[in-house]
Amino acid sequence: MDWLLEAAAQLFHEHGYTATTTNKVAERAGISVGSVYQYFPNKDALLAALAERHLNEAAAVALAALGRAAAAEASLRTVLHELIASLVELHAARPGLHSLLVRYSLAHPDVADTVRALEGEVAAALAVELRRLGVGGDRAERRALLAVEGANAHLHGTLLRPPSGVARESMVEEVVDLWTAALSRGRE
Amino acid sequence: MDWLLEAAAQLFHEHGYTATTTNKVAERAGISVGSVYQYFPNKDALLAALAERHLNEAAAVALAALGRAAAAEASLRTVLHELIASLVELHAARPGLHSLLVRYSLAHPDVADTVRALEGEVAAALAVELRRLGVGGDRAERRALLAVEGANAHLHGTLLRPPSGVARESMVEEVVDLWTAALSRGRE
DNA sequence: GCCATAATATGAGTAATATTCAGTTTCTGG
DNA sequence: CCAGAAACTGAATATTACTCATATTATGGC
Repeated sequence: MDWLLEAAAQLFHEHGYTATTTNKVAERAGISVGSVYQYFPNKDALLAALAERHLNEAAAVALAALGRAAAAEASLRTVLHELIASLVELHAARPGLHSLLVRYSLAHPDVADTVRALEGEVAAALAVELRRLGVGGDRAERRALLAVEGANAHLHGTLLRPPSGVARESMVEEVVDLWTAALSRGRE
Repeated sequence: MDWLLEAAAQLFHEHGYTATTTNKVAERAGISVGSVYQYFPNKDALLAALAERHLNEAAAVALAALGRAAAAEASLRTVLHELIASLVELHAARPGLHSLLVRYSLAHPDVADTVRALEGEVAAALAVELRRLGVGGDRAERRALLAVEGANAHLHGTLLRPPSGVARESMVEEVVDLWTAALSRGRE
């Protein structure tokens, strides 16, 4: 059903969610409306599936980045740079769509649960790195969770639409600096 | 038209946006559907107006908090605590509705512009405080903007729904600690 | 190959609901 | 008291998510 989700993604990206009719999705996918409803119970489910797909992809990218950094025994700054830069790269493709999906995540209870679960996973992996680097103390978990949540906002906000006159790359550096400082506390 | 927006807000909060019909809004407000459309061009505009109202309120609360902190020549930690605690208080009232509105903000271009403008205003006021405290160096503006963006995510995420077993008040402390550390860099 | 049965696809039709507008009531000030 | 403006009304219309009776295609046993 990936082709069907892809058709929906294109239209949501081009015209927004409400302006996209289920008939248009069917047409773009080259099937009939009836068939769309064979795969997904309703229009909302298309968005939910798309959101879940994106979230899983993002989590996988994040965990892979953390894995690489861990293997290289990288510094905190490098860990965070690897993490953030790889997510920026993933999102640069279709920023509007990704923002739509993230936004939707907050709305749909099921998807919200997925978000929490995946943010938790990534935060847990980040906490392991913090411990390895002797940072964060006994609250490494909470701090990692706040970092994942906050950096995610930066990702979908300032990093995808940098203030005019500022290069994205320089914003990435700024964000990495910020989180390095925020997490460096508690090096006892 | 505040009574009309209030009726819409109640129903959006109780049943969600799509499940709320324009006829129900009219009924709750004690007028006819036709009259609703005299005040707002379409259903979407109700949500947009509600979002703008909430955003303006939040920005006002934030600026007032910063004003108080400035008058008291408070420390960075106190400035941030004042700021975050006052926004948490504002949001604790109807968290579901506020999340709905924030979500919508990202979708509707006009509202998104308002978000950027207001975030910019609050960030500018925060940057003034950072300068007063000799913090942030020549990038005080950018750092303030990232702080506003990130703390906003914490506000609507972890702070409104703390991890199970963690009191909201203790999460507020954690978030304040985090941003204090993040912004303390560059005390040259 | 041929048939029976299952699986999948179709798209006009139905239901729900956002929006309109011709007619009505209420206000305003002269 | 009245003419005209302004605001209100809700049945009628338009849009669109969703259904389902019918048709097409796939499968496997002989």
